[in-house]
Amino acid sequence: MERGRITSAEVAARAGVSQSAVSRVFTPGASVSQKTADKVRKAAAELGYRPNALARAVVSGRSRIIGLVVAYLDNQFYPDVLERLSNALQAEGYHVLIFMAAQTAGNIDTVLDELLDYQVDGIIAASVALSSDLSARCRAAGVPMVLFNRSQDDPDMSAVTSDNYAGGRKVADLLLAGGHRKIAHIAGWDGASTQRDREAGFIDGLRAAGHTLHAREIGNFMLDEACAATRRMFAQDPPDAVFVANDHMAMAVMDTLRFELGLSVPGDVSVVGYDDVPAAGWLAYNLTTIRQRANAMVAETVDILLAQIADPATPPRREALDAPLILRGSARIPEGWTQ
Amino acid sequence: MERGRITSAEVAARAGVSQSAVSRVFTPGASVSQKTADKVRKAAAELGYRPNALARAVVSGRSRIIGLVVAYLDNQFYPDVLERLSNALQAEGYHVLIFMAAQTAGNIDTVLDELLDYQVDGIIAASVALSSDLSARCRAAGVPMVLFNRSQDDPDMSAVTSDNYAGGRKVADLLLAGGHRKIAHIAGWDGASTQRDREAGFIDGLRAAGHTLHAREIGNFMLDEACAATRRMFAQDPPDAVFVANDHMAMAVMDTLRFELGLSVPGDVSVVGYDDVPAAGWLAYNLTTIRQRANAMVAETVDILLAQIADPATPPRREALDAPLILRGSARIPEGWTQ
DNA sequence: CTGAAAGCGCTAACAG
DNA sequence: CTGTTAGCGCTTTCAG
Repeated sequence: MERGRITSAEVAARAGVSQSAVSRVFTPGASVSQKTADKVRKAAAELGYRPNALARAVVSGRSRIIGLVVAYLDNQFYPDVLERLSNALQAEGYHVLIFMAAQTAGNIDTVLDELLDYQVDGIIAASVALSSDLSARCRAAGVPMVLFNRSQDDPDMSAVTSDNYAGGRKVADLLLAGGHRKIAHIAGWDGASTQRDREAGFIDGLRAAGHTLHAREIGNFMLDEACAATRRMFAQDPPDAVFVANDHMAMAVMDTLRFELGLSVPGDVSVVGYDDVPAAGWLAYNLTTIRQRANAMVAETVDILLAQIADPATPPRREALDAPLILRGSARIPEGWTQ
Repeated sequence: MERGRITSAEVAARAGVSQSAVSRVFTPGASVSQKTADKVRKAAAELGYRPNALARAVVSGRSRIIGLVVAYLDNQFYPDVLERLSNALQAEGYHVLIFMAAQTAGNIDTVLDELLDYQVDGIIAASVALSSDLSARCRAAGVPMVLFNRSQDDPDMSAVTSDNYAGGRKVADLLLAGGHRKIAHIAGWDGASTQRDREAGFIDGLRAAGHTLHAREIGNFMLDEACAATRRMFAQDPPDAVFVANDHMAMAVMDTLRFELGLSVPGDVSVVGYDDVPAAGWLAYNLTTIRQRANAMVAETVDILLAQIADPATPPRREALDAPLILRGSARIPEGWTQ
């Protein structure tokens, strides 16, 4: 039927109005008479016209594209977030241009350039560490950015996380109350703020009760490294409880404990994770964990970003959302605890 | 330092050449003298210039954006695919604009419109059913599209799947060889071509050996429905083996069987899935399954799409990639089987 | 409210 | 190879 693409000029011709009238009809806050609008909409519908988003972006300076940078998608927390983020942004008329950035430093530089090439209206960096140089570039380019699930010392950078410190502390309290005395930690990547904060809260919680960490190994948020860390940790003087820095690794740790080392969870050892990814609730794991409220975090992120897009003068915000303890079956439950 | 955005004209001025010379330097196959190129690159570097991808897209007609439509991200197969797809496309200089399209029919219409608004160079529809009307619209708009993990009768539509029929048949062969005689199926969504093909191969495999399906329930590819289906199925005359239409549901089925119904897998009942998602290999499930070779499927998809972008006359292709059986521990292994 | 006109930043003929 | 000249499709003053 119709060829490739209809332009606003063609619609204007058919409707018997000027091209700019057509533009106005499709521009949210413009003033057009009802009569003109009707004529234009009719012609547009007949022709199958839709405004060209790219041309509009070039001239208006706003693309309604949000760049999302994410490192990995194998940790279920991120697909979950991506889905919610994309939905929330779609609802606001924005769309998500996705960039995978492996942890390797050089790459993220490239990625940022490409993002800026597309004139994105804003950037969400999920769980990637940005050099302060990069954030400066974004600021210079006038593109607002918010860090998701990672924060930075730079007070000019907006960031949304859960209250990782408090979360870590809750885990310590639970384990201590459960009577554990050989409490260990399998860390993620030490470069991540989430790791540092969770661990700091955890250690402080132990210390407040006069205890110290029984053992510590690094899993780098990777499955195979978490398994290896578990083996090393249990080779001698095994702990009776372990706080794993995220659920993703915690599930691998449980598998190693149960099927390789022949230990019972929580009989021989309690395991606690962090995130509350969907799989944490699956009965095979039934993992006790700290919930990062993905929905709330996403809502907050979108809120900050859109506010900053609407008014670049909006001050940056750093939010650390409350993170509840989710009691399940992978850690001994202290007497009398209901929550 | 520099203000918002540098234009090619500013670079041209500083380099002492014409604006089009600058454009040519940044256009892959254009002819410029080494000398001009050097001057331009130098000026560009000093100014921090980068071509505006959107303006380029408007005038050249190619955005280097690929639209990806995906329904859900909670089935681990899709994040995995998305990550690989995004990486493969990035390597070719394309970027992915993502659209979540809940199964609801009306929505996908909107999504397609918005996709087209952004002048995407191509569309990948992962596991979403398109009405033939929609595919016609894409064709009319001259935007190539390939279906991922779903196929359609329309022979003009490119599609990449695994060989679902053969895969289903392999499952039947395995179960039969394992001595099972009460073999059941938990289906996904009957509207999905993958479901129909897998089940057809499975049923034909049973029939070829003179057997029939012991029971059938529908799980619609959703976790809670799969659990409910399992309960119904095992309420009376329970099967001794069940082929679940994908791994995502299969894991929920195993949990229900083991922790709710108190059955042993594979002692009391064998379970086989489809996809070989990462979690299928986790020891808690150790799920026997049919592997969809995500990497190969992605490579094929990208290949088809780019060929069609490069030359719109390229005929559509429909590929059903070989899908190997992955023997693990959730199904009884017949005597003497190595693969 | 509406049309005419001037761009947005860039690519693509076109002569030279 | 290079500069000049047209646009791409659209938004946005600017008169009226």
